[in-house]
Amino acid sequence: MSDDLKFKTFKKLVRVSMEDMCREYFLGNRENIRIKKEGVAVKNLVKIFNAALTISNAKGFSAMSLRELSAEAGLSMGALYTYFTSKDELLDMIQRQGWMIAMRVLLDQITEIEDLRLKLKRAIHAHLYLSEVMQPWFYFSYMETKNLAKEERRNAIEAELFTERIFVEILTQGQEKGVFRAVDVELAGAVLKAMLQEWYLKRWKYASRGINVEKYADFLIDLVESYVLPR
Amino acid sequence: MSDDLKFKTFKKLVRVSMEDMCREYFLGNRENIRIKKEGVAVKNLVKIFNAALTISNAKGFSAMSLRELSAEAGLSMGALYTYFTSKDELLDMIQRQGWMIAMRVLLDQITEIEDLRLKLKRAIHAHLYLSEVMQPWFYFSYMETKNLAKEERRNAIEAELFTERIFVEILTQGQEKGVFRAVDVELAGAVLKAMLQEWYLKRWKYASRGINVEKYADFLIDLVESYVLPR
DNA sequence: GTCTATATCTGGATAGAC
DNA sequence: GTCTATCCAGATATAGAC
Repeated sequence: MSDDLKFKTFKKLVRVSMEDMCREYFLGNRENIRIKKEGVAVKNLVKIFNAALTISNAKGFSAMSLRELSAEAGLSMGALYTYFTSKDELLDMIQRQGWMIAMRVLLDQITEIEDLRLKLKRAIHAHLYLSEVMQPWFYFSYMETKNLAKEERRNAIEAELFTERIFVEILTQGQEKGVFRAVDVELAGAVLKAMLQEWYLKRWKYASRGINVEKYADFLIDLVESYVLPR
Repeated sequence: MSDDLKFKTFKKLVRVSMEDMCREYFLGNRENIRIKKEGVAVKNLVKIFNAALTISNAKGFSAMSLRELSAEAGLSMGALYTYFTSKDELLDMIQRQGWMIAMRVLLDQITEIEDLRLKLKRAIHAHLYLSEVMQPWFYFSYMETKNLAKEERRNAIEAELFTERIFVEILTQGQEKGVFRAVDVELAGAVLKAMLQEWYLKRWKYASRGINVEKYADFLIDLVESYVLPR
């Protein structure tokens, strides 16, 4: 179908490279970072985030020592601590920055679409493509939620429910307009979310089977539509 | 449908209480445990496993200190070390014991069923009910895989693929007999697995919405059948 | 801004009394 | 079989030189 969002198009459309994300983080958190030169700060933030995501996603954040992080990032312990004041703060930084950008892109992709069948498809595509581009961030967010402090943890749970609600609302509106048939939208939204998460949680599985993100998207849309479209 | 396996029936059928599991562990690992009296050993293993699962599932295994574990279990550090020789061994113990029992029960529930539509339903029911009864074990296994040593890690990945294959085989055989229509069985098995895992990974969500395991099972079976049954 | 060196503490593990 | 006391490796965090 020509209306479908292609992965290539999506990648050109959104700018979510590690450098973009770190620059945005720096500009939004200048007051908390002791380093004042943008060029230096962004360059090092890229190293730090990359290293932290790599190590954490391999063995877990709390099993990652700051010595390890410092070695992987190519910065001394002292230098690390000019970018954050504690290991826990680093955890929050990664979570918050990832979440912020993901939400902005996702909402941006689906607003102003009127046709609800199209909107559902677009939301699925956008979610999958985004989690493909930002896989380490999504994986990290999912796995390290339990290590957050109480306050931040509540935010993370809110985040999970927020994206789920996007899908539930599309389904509900579609039902009202007769585009979709009557199904339990809460459950449908919940398991759809689970299948979207599957993509970034088990990437190794699909990589080894040669299934790329577009193929997964096609399958998912086929499955969901075969359930929600009127018979 | 009268053929459907009910949760109540299932619970009576299988014996997977914490005590059962600990006794089985003790009997199978006598040589590695310094405590020789069955009664004492089982009583303490129950305390240890319960405490370890509770703390780990709240904050992660590597964030759990053995002092914390000793406090929660009501045993001294010294006593703990008569049941395992290192923290990593404790991790393996929990993983292996959980996996062993789960596999036995799951396979037991589906062998000797000929009708493939029924077999698919039974496998979904059995998986969900089992993960309901053994929720802490399933959650732990999922979340702590990355903390395992290389060898044990390979086993865990094998485990994930093994259960997935059960579903893929049912779907394949069903296709050959014309019970199911032609769909991508690998992908279908993979996302079905994801939706089964959803149940024990996000229990808090469904608990707060008043959705019990039978309702979730009904929904899932409806969704899957509407996709795989011939139109 | 970045590094090295170090203070301070916590965690896993064990020895030996009971 | 269980506990207390302790060892020591390795962790976070910081001070101060450059």
